[in-house]
Amino acid sequence: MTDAHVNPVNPDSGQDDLPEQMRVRREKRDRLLAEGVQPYPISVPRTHLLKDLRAKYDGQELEPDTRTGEQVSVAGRVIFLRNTGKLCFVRLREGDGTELQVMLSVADLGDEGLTRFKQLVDIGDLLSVQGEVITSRRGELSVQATSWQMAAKTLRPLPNEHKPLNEEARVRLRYVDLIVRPEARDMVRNKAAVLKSLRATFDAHDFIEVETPVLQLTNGGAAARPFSTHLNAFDQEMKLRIALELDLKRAMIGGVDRVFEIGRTFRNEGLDSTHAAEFSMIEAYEAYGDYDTMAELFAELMRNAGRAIGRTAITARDGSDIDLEQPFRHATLFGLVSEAVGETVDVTTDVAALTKLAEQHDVELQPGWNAGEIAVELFEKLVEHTLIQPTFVRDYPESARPLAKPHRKIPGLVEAWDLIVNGVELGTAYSELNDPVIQRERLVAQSLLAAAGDPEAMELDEDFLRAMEFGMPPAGGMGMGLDRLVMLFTGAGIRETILFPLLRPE
RNA sequence: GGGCCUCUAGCUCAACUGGCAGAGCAGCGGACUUUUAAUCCGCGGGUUGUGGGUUCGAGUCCCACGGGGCCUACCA
Repeated sequence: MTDAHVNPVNPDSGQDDLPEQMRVRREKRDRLLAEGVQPYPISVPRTHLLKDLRAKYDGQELEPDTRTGEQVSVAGRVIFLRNTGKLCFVRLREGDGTELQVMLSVADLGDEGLTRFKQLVDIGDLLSVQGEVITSRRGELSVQATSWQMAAKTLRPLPNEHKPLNEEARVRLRYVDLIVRPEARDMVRNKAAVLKSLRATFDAHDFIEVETPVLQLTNGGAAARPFSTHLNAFDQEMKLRIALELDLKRAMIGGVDRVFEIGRTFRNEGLDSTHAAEFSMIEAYEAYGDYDTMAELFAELMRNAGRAIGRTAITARDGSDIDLEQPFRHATLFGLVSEAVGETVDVTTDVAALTKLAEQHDVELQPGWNAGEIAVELFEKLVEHTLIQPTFVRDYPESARPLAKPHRKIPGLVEAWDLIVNGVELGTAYSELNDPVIQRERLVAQSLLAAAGDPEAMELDEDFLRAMEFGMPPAGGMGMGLDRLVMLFTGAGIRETILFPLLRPE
């Protein structure tokens, strides 16, 4: 092992081909090793977060040139360097964006020490610095360094701090985006705060969080194209789940009366600014609840999440204000469609009349649609985008929502709502169908579609039907897209709300 | 699926009807003990997404392919 092992100081890594800036940084790494100094030490001194020092001193409004006498060790990424002759300035940044200045003087480090710092440290390096907390002559809170260590040498140059990365680079190099762009850092932390708030709200109402399988034998709970995979142990074709619904209902049948899951679902479909291949879905089921209790819960989940990140007042895409603290509007699907077309439409309006209205309003229909499907299409094309303020759109025709329960008063309708905010569907809920005989009829119909080649149709899940036959309590159920909720709060596109969205290989 | 735009130095962008591929930041060398995208002097850095074609000559024009974006269509 003595002759053959690679010399760590000068490994043959094809350095001649590297861009100059990467070659230079590798050489600095090599020089540290040659000095017997670890460029990637196991640990470095760190007594305070930058945030700790800012919290302690920012409020004190120290005079310029103050010496606090406090000795600290701090660490962070070098995001700014000013190497003057005898006094160097460095700005360190830690993960949440907190920054603190470090000053390195020839008076403390000596000529050689300061020269060595200038020769070895680049923008982007992770650095540990020891020294006294002071303020500079300009009054800026700083650490006056007496010593420093490389915490981790960075081999690639950081992008220009003052020009935003182009959109593709932001997504492909998200880690760099997080270093240089405050909005990217905030998005990660806001999304986490929203998740924490959602869980707290569920918890406050005694909902129990469960985890259910991502790998499924059958495709159910929604109409969407699944991803397929293979389980070697059983030599079994498997699907990635497209919804959480069926397993959560199984849990409720077993007595997990208030149950929710926040989890990834996968849809093998088109990708655009509002659709991702994998996305986080939130579903909740409440035994002995219905679509009205779900509406209350949903509004509370949103309001609390908005409060958690200080975004209960949102500027809508049309410039108007959305105030989540106000009560959400409830309206019926047919009422809204009637308003839009200027004449009364209800569940008894026949296909001919609806088709005529569609023609009058330039809404294209597909042949064979029934009255319910046409009414929903009229709603989606004429009304949905106009609903800026949060609106529960209630009471769908039965054919449009086959897994919801018949309306308690109006024949032909089912108890289901979609919540529309800022012209976009944010979530949906039902009074859940729990008659196993009707459930079987509906699922058999779906499975016949699947057998006939409809790639989005659900397959027959015999285990689910068996579970239903053991009796599912009357229940309300809801679903919400986490990413769309975060998009609403932040105004960002789906690519910004997902930390590492799927991209084509480079 | 249809249409439009885009790809040039590590990053962000220039380069007229085809005529020596440039700037700012970053980097390297030098000056500077209070900078805040410092300033000053000097220097290096390019397979212009890939492949073909037209031309005396292509970053620029044409064709194909690839990446990205926007609009549109479709989508529980």
